[in-house]
Amino acid sequence: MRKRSSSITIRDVAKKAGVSVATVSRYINSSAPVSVDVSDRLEQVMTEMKYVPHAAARNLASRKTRVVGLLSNSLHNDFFVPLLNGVEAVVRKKGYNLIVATYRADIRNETPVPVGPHNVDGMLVFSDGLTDEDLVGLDAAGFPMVLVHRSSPSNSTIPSVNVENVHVTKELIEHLIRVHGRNRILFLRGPLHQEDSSWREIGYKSALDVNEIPFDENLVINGEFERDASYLAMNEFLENDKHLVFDAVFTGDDDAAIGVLRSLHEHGIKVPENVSVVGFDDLGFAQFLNPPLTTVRAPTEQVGRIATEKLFSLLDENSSNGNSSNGTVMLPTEIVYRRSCGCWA
Amino acid sequence: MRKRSSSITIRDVAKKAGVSVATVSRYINSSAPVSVDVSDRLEQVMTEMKYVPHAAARNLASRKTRVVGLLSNSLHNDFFVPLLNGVEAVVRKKGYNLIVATYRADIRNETPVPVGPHNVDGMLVFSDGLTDEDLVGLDAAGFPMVLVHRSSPSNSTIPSVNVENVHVTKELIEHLIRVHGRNRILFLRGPLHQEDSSWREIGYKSALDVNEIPFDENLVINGEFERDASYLAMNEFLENDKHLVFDAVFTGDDDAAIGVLRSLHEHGIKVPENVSVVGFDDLGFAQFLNPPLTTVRAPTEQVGRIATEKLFSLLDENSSNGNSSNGTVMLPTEIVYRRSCGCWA
DNA sequence: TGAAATAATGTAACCGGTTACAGTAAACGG
DNA sequence: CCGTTTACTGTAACCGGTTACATTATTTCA
Repeated sequence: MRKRSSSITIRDVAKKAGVSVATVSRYINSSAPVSVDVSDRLEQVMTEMKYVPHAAARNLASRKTRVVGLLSNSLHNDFFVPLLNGVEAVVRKKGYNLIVATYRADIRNETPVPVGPHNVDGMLVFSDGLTDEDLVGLDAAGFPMVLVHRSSPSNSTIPSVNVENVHVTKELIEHLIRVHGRNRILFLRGPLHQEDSSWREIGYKSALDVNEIPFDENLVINGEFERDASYLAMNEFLENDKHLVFDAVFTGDDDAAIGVLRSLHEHGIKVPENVSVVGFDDLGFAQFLNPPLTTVRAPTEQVGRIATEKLFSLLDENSSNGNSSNGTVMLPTEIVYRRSCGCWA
Repeated sequence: MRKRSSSITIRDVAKKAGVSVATVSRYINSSAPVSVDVSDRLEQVMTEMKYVPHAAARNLASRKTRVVGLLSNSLHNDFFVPLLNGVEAVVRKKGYNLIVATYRADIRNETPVPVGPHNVDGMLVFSDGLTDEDLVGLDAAGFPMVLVHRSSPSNSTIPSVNVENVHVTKELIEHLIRVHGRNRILFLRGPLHQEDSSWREIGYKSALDVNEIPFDENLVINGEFERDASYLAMNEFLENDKHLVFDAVFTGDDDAAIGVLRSLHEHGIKVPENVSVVGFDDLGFAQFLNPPLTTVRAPTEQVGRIATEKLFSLLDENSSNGNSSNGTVMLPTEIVYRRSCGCWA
């Protein structure tokens, strides 16, 4: 009992309206003028028959999918909500659809990349969702992409949208050092190839350096920018490295801060009395954590919006001719001082 | 300078491997046996030519998109992260793609529903992303759907996955009443047609009723299950309705709780000393809010997973024959007592 | 050993749109 | 008034896969 809904096609509409399929197509896409009476008739017939063009057929013929992809290595971070919102808003406004997919470039498994030229008209690549090699290949093939929180491989010039990490992190760490007298500052780095994490590490080291605090490799652990991983990492550190004194934690991002705060709390360590804790992103909940989290405000939704607009301008270029809109955008960030670092204590 | 990447087609592969296109197709889909030597040859040729089947062509011919949709009225809630994760994990495992789209059924604008039979093989409809009428129509047309946090319209039997709202809310409110002696409990309801909100309101009223506390319409305001909206609503309440005493707030969900806590804080109202605050969902940050939030633990990621699995079993049914997997799933919830209600004070 | 089943492959007709090309009629320009 | 645009429309060849049907070679089995 096959449920072939035997959907109505453009030819059905054409027949019923007494015109050719070409005319119907032209009317739908307003790709050429159609006389008013025919337009009216088509309008009526189409609603009457509840005609909806078949996307696949359209895609095949027009070589466009009207879909863009968002490829990320993970979706486990509240960070993703504002980003997704920024992206989705623009995509919707353009009448496109959005495919959200995950792919871990580091685990080069046998599974193919879920989104690409065969699938979407262009895509946003978040962080290390794809290897440099893949990126260069796709770019060379003329596939429109915009990188988010990641910069272009050196051998190509894929546009990207990032936030400022280094200076602000340096400033943040220096705040801990100079204002709160901290000098044993734990750093939870993010995923291995995550660029933000690298930049933040550079800012961290730079701050230590300027203040003549020796860098201690033992004070760097892996938090993965994740709540749970950070919780575990922090626990492990507290239990296995009891001899290592520390007086502050830069959690890498706000999501990780939650895990850190929890671990510290469970070990009876007071924040900020015993140790200062600072994060990054200023997610919505940051100001209501216990204690309110000192962090860096990053315009994440804006990042999503701008990146997506950039992608669409690439798509437009492709179909017309101009070639602007290249290059990198780096959005400013700023520190938000709250109680967790020791301020307002 | 058109950049026609003139991708290689199945015929190119067939020619190079010295077989027919049908054989190539059969090999790709393993839809029919292919001799080992041909298989090997194809394998080699395909990687050599970097052949990737064109999705649209495939979709058109096979009448399958290998894509499922997730339709929601909004993505502005941290609640969305675990849900999306649950959904995405299953979708990826199945080798499908996921289109995430928003659509507000209440604003029946001229824009068509972004996902549907023309687009995807099936979809998850979250909350009030679609009107009953639309749902019934699509269901009647045999389009596979699973509802999430919403129950089926009475005149059809679309499977759905929900969480238990009524009893747990009643229990939560009774806790405020009996344990903490609260009896003027503010309720922030969610979006107008949001079903969770309705159920929670029923639970709320039921608790009042059992404890012989008169229901006061003035103590119900609109929080929209959103951080910002709740913040504003709470502010407005505090400023315009000064004469209305209250000693507790049920914020509707955790995201709204953030806004409420902020507003109360800014007005110098102490939680839980002056008023108790309780939420719903137990999002990751809930236990680290200030104060830690008493809330209801809802298995949101599991909801996403189960709903998606249900959807796939519908898809499987459609192509084969069996018809099971109908009906509603209601997942259990439980209260997590923390400080914001007054416990552990 | 001959008939029937099975394995492996090829040919070509779809799937449902878009669009190049061609044609007709009306409007325009000098 | 006639050549040239302009407005509108139709025919049919694609787009790149899938698959029904046909064909041949090889087993299987009575």
